[in-house]
Amino acid sequence: MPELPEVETVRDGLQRHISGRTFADVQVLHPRAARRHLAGPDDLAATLRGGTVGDIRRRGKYLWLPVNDDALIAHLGMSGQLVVGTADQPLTSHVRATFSFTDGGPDLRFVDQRTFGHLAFSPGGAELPAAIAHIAPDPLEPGFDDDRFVSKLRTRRTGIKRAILDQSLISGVGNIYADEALWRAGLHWARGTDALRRTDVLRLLAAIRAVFGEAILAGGTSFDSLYVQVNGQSGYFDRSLAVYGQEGEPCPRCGTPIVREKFMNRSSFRCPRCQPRPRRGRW
DNA sequence: CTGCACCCCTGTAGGC
DNA sequence: TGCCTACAGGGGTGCA
Repeated sequence: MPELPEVETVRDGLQRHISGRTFADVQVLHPRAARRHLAGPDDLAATLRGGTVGDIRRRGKYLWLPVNDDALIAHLGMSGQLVVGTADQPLTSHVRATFSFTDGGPDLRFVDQRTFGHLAFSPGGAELPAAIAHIAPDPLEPGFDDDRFVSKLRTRRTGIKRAILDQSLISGVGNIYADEALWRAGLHWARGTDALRRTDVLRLLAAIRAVFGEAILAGGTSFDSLYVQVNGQSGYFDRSLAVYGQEGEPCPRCGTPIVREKFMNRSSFRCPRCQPRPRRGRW
């Protein structure tokens, strides 16, 4: 999925295409899409009909559409898309929910091949849905407190990559941007959080923000058709990836071939020279 | 608190 | 051409 830059790209698209409009018909076509809405898919659809969408919000990888004082939460999981379509465009094979609007304009479709994404309704959740209260602020939010992050991080006894993937500590970072930010900061993924210096953590935070910012400008990273913007277009940040997916390619900084390693049951990429293995790491 | 195994799914790539 | 495995950008839960 979609990590923060991709979700932000979708948020921006929804803001331009959906905000201010009123739901007419809502259809939840696949029950898994509403599995976190305990009252069920039909209740979710019925609750949304007639609601007017406010300014689209995001925290980390979660999106929400304020609907009056309430909110429609959307998480894209690994393969979710929110795309705008017109009535003459046939539904593709993995459409899980459709939304039409009272103005008769373009509709909204929730598409999700692997069904790890979900939709849910959060009563009173317009400002911050209760269902995502456990998600920490993301580093692009004004409310993100750098000092608080540094101190929380250093009380952990784990490796730095594991820590930045923990959405309750800092949100929005997934496997791709974790690797890119660690490379920019020159940190190995196993560096122990309790042994990191404050300057290391601040350098990493700056790297996360920089890579997020560049990726947002590029419209996100798309390896394939699974991730697209609301208009169906792909982002092009994949061309700027320094290490992720670059096994055997030269490090853009020193030329050393990038290595791929198994970590947390997935792949990690790093430069063995810029990001040397620590003597006493944690993983 | 932390790690870890496992679950939810589908599709694709690569080896045989 | 199959068949099989590994793997893919997430996150929640339950257990040790």
